[in-house]
Amino acid sequence: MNTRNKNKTKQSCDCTISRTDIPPAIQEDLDAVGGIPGLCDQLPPESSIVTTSTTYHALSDPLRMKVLYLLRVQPLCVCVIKACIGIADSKLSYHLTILKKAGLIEGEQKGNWIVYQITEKGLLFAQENPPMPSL
Amino acid sequence: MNTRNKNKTKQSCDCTISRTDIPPAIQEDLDAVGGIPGLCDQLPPESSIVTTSTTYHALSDPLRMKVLYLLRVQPLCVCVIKACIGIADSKLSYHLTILKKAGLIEGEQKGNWIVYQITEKGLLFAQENPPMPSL
DNA sequence: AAAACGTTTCAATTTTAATTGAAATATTTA
DNA sequence: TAAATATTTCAATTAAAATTGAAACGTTTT
Repeated sequence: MNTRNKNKTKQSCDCTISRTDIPPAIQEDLDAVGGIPGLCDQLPPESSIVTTSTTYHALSDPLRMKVLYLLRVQPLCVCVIKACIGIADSKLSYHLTILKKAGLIEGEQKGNWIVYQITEKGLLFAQENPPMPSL
Repeated sequence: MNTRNKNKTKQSCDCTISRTDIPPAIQEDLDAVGGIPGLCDQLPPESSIVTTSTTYHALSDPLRMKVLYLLRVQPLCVCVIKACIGIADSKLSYHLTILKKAGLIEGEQKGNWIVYQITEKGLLFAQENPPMPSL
């Protein structure tokens, strides 16, 4: 059994590269860190990487960022968000769902309306000079 | 001439909504902030929103996050990154370009290789518990 | 219970992003 | 200068995300 990899929580890589193929300065640093396998061991677990990039994806659309900035001001029903941004209902709903799934906003039914508010996580990304979050 | 909108740096919205159409609690907050136009004035300028979401887009792919995490450890030539991640040259190059354009990494030719390193901006996003950046 | 309202869902389409493999470029070595 | 190596660029394809308009859903009002 491969003892080096037992109980690993980080992902490792099985790839190798011949020692003469890379610049000496980089090779030195690489040796210090345990070569390519040691370097790969420094990657966060795949699941965490996926979570992180999913959050960033939700933030990667200007429209969605606008919604987040609006909800930073106060909770809002969909119709007000729509009035500010000026897009079709179904389009807005689509983007709200993406923000919601990423945990950046949450919605609550209040009578005839659904009122959305920003979450704590969302707030971290809705700063104009954002002071960044743990995802 | 419209005096309200002269010299504006934030974007504003010209949409209105009839006063009775939204939940009272929200209406109150909305009044306090200057109604829908006042709310819209709180949006950052469009250009800043686009810059922000472009950065997030660069971060929205697991592959690109991996590259960023690797470069957090030390500067690397493309071949080592490739050895860790295990994808085709041209694919890696495509993703490196996106990270570079977003200002998260930079590359320098060193002899036969191109050595990439993470930028200060990139470093802010490559924390496992990221302490967030101003974009 | 029917009509009206705010919002979401769905299927179809359009747009954008990612992947692929071959060819091109630039640097070094022979 | 030719061959070899590392990386990028390009055109074509595939895959994913966004948009659209119509229909459905749940709540409130009449």
